Amino acid sequence: MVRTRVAPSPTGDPHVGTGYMALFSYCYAKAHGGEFLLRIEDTDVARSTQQSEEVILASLKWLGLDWDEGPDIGGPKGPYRQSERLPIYQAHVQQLVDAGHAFHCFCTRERLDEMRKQQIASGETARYDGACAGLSQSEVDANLAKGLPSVVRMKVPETGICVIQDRLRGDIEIDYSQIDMQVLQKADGFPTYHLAVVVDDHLMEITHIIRGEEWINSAPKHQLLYEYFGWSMPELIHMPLLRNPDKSKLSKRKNPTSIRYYKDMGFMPEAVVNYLGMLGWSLPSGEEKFPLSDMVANFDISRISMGAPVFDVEKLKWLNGRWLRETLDDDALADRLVEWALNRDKLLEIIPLIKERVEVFSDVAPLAAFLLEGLPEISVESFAKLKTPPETTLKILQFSLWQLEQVTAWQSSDLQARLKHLADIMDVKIRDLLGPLFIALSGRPVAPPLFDSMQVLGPDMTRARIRAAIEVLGGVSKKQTKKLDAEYRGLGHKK
RNA sequence: GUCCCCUUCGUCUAGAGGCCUAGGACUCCAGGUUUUCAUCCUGGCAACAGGGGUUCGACUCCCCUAGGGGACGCCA
Repeated sequence: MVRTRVAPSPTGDPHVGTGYMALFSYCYAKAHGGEFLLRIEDTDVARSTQQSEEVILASLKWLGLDWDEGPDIGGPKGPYRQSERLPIYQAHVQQLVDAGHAFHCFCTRERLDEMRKQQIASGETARYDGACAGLSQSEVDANLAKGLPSVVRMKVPETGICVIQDRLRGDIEIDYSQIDMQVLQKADGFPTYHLAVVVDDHLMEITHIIRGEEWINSAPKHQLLYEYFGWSMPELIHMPLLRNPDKSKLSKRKNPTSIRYYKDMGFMPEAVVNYLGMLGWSLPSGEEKFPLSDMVANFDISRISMGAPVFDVEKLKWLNGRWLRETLDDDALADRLVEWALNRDKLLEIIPLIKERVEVFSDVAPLAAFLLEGLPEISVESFAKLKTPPETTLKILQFSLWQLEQVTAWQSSDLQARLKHLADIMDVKIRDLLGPLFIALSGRPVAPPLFDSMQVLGPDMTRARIRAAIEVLGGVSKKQTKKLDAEYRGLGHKK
């Protein structure tokens, strides 16, 4: 029985890259009559949120990638949320320590930072130097008794070559000297990804791991753990990474990466999933428009091309246009539009914002238009009337964006508090701070109250519009970003 | 810096040694249909990174170089 999984970390927006890996995992399983499961990798306590998990699940469902087992529906191999499996990991870590495959490490972060700096400076691969690997049992016991904070690291052979087999790339050889003595259990008792993924994939009987190319370098660690435990290794399939138009790894700075953004923009899920399938894979017939069911029916892993594809929104738009025109009759399109935004619930969100400004019904459309738009058409001139000088305008937009990226609840009142705080620490009037945002978000000189509008627009659309505005104003270079970032951090400390 | 992966039009891709005068799609340009726009139709621009091999024959196989990307966290 083929079993695949997608294992997102609930630490942010539902990323299209997650959808991409989920799609290929789904297709592989279904094409072999197997099962596809969803596991939540929330071992990073500080960054994982319930909110994020919910949005990720909803987004994958929106794409039509249904799982057979998962945290929401359960299954025979649960729980499917790693934070609920702690005793399992701790027992396995103990097993490795007892067998001498892992050891306690008491090194401080300062020492580790210093060590890595020196290694990189002298041209070596940065990795743990093994200081604590040689500690005697009595020393370890003494340290533990004293309550010194510690982690558990895996042992790695000092010499030799590790060969990992990738279904798409064949054998990949990595020298053991390149592999770090990875931390398996953090000081807080939680496992790291590397330990949890191996234990869970085995216990959940995953047969094929489909994941991004970024994981190739840590595959030897995983393979080693499988060997230590005496388990057989699932087949590895490393997919190419999605990229920005400038060829770097797809990132929200340069491209909308949240699945929710595409939903809010009014893309059809069929088109989005079709487009993801078209990146790196093709139907033998060459037909570019295909439903998920056709992809499953024709799925052949050897048809995956390994060059990392650029995520091209233009082509996605074209594809969506085809889906809309060719598969929706007028009746179905009407249903879709209602489902998307033209519904009573949405109207009830919008009406409070515009009611006082409306005299006749026909005033509604122009007033509310910006709440249903994609990216408003703005130019440098749009910002010309502001009191703030251009440089400050740009700074306000960038700082606001950073501030808004921290917001998880996305309520009007929270947004207001955030931006008020920003205005305070920047020492500018709130109305001057809001000016640039007003234009970025509405594209108009007048519009309903900003915070309420932001709430209606939602986090993805709000951030996308601010990013677009920053681009319109010439963008922020890497160098500028660094400078602004320093200034931004400085602000926080003054107050 | 060290290691790993990748490399066909600007972009997504077809191509499993002769079928390649390298095909399709997006974008762009030109023309047609359309009261406008869009759709639709027709046509056009545009690529095998470079150099060595192997072979009767390389886009396809091997090596080197270059370029791009990724990894090097008590993040995943």
